[in-house]
Amino acid sequence: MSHTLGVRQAQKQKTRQALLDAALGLLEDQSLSSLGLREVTRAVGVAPTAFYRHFDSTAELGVALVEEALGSLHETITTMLTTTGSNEERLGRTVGLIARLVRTHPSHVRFIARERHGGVQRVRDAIGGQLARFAEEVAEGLAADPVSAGWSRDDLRMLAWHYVEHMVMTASVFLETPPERMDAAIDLATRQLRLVNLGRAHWLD
Amino acid sequence: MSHTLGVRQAQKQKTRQALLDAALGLLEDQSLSSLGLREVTRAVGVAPTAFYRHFDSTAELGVALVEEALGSLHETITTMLTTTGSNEERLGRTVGLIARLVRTHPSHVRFIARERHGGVQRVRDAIGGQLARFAEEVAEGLAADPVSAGWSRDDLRMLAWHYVEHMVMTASVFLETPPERMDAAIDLATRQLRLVNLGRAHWLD
DNA sequence: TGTACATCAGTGAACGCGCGTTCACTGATGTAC
DNA sequence: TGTACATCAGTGAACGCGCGTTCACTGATGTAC
Repeated sequence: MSHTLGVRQAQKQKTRQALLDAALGLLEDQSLSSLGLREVTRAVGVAPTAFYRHFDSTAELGVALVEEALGSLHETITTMLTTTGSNEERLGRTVGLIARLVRTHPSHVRFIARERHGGVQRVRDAIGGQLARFAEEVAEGLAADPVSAGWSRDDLRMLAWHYVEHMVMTASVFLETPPERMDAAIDLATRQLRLVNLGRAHWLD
Repeated sequence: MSHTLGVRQAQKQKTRQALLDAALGLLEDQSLSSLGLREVTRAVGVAPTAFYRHFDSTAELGVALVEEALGSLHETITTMLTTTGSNEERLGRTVGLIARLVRTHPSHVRFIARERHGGVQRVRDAIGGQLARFAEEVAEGLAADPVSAGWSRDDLRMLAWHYVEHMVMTASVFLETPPERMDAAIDLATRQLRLVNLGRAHWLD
């Protein structure tokens, strides 16, 4: 197996991932701009100086976390786009997928919601850029839908962006919703999406 | 004028306000959870220990900032609710009012967007609670509108909440929009609002 | 109005602590022959 | 396969620094008579 990583490389990757995981955990209760390098290494159990073998600063670690966190969001969006069925069915599944994302990757969702407008510019920019790319993908998906016949590219982008924004917003609401109120929250999000879909259906009237 | 503040009280208020103002300024580039007490007092030009005469901690100062920042948001919402005219007119004025809020109180808008999902729980809760109250007010305003005849209280709350969320989201987008692209951003926000209003018009179909 | 005492917003020195960063190092892994 | 040398992920001591918090204080403002 000539293409497997050497022992050394593999160990380095493992430590790097441990640093990312520990940071993500610590970020449940604080913002990236107050996250300390020593906190992270302490949580992993390595010397503070080991941090520099992987990242220049906690800001750079944050940028790496963006890729990880938005990866799981991207997967969710891709799944949504390939969902078929009636409007009402797709709507329910979409909200269900958001709920699942929040259940399986709560810390990713929290990270995105928190750092999207957070105090570290490079991370804000990285998140904003990725979300804009997602919106472009959604716009392409919408363009392929017969419902969008007659829509201008600009209006499709407007709609796509609204969907992406609403998705992030809904995910962050779900995150703060206690389990017993989750049904009500899902119902609310579903109705909000239905409202937008109604507007979409009558856009060209 | 027996009801004016004594010189001592007046001076204390002035220092307190200076601390709040300085903190708001510093929060342009960082999050509340990394804001230091010494930073704030240094910016004002008082001794670090003077801070304790006004706040127990930067978190408590943050809560005070919530009241200030959401005060200007509340004013904007109140103005929106009293706006009259055709649907399309009100829509344009609403977006215009958001743009004005961002122009006149950018740091308030930034503070709300940043700390709404930020790392300090008490501040998150304070912002969330206030926004929920605003949504209730908007729901009452909507209920008074003839367009809402036949709507359930729950659906009105759903719509009101959507408006409030969209308003905060739009404000934070405007904040990051450079002046030369502001017209396009306003146009986009207007179309998004028009989309929702269309859905609203057909909700009971 | 004048005096004697109380209040209290802001001061400044001092503290212990954890921070980010530097540096020379160690020893396991990788490579050349 | 074995040997000799190179690489480099992680170490641990050391540093200077700014932090939050304590404490006794000062002196202008407030109050009682």
